[in-house]
Amino acid sequence: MPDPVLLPMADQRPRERSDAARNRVALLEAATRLVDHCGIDAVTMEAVAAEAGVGKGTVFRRFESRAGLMAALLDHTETAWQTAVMSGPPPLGPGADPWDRLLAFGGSRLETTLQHADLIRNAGRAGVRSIAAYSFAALHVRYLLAELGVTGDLPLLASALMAPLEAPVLDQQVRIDGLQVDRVLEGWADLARRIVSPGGGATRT
Amino acid sequence: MPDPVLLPMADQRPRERSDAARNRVALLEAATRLVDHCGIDAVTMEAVAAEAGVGKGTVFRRFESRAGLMAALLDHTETAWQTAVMSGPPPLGPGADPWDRLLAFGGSRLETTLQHADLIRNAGRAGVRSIAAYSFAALHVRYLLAELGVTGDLPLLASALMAPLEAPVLDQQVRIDGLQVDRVLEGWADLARRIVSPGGGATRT
DNA sequence: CGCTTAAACGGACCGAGGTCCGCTTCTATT
DNA sequence: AATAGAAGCGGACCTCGGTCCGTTTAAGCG
Repeated sequence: MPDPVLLPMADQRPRERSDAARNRVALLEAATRLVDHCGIDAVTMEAVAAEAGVGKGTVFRRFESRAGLMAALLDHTETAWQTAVMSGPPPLGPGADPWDRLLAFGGSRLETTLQHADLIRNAGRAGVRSIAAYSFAALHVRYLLAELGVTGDLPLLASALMAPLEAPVLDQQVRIDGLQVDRVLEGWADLARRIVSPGGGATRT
Repeated sequence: MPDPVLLPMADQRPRERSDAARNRVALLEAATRLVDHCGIDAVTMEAVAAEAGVGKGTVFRRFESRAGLMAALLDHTETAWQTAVMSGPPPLGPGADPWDRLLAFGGSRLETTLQHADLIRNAGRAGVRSIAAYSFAALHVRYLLAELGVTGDLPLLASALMAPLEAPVLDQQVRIDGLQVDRVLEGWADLARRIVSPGGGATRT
């Protein structure tokens, strides 16, 4: 049984059918349109389906759930942000001092999180960003912390540094407590300084 | 126009009717029963109503929404916890060194958050604890930080210290990344040490 | 004790998320 | 080009959160 064409092994999912792909972009565009014109609450699965001119089942097939659709909408932004971090201009992108990159990270994350707060909130996982997005950002922060010579449990420190920038926390501070965004950012920078600062002389138990 | 009986001013809401009060406790008990026996997903509003032997509308009248019901269920725990902080035994309660109280705070909050994760997640506000609960805890942490001589934007530092203990973050770490609880707690203590530690010599911009 | 009234009650009803299954359409293969 | 089979499609259908309104009932008052 000769089978000369061996498994390409990548792309194991048999590739999306052309009509499916067409519908996917149509649906994303429709959803974006609805978000922009009528607000996020108008983005019902049926409305999106109708706007895209397909059946409701198709929306669920493509995106699994409403949360999945929201996550897909966020994906564009998230990807762009990752690109900016990996290969964009400093200080967010490579080339700047790690400390400046860290500050830039905080600022840009704060901004985009607030900007897409409702999308994030509706994207499930209790308002936290998707796993993939989270992982990338966490990795980046770990890298910067390492670069800055921080010692300790880096994954957890990175997480601690990112936690105050998560949507629910920011929501509480900005929308409920009414804090100014600038002040929140200052506070975050202070936190970063305390984490990075070599003052960790282990005086406490 | 004499009006000798002056406004008692407290209790301005005309006090709950007896049948209403009876139904409230019946509903809470029914909901607790359902949570314990069948898991949180079985706690539909209709199921709770049926279990308590009342109509569905009554559940909504008492608790506003499903999230409200969950919050009410959490309230018991939360109140007990607040009491423990305010007048329970050290180190969580008063009497111990502020630093020890802070560590105890972290531990107990970590524990209860994980324990009631699903309730919290279903209690709305994107998985963050209710405003009242949050405010109390934030106040407590601020107090402890002040006691420890921490300077800076205390409200924000307190928030930064509490953020890693919020349910969504812990969910990510423990349930998805598979981190051990002990390690998370260690990490949190390290964070606290860095915040409290006087090393904040303002070396960074 | 009966009356009044405001509150509470119940369950029919609605809308939206999510599932299912018979039908249609694409794609690969010969 | 014809065909087989998988993938996609659509919309009826289900469940559940949330609303509404006609009916019932508790509580204060004469």
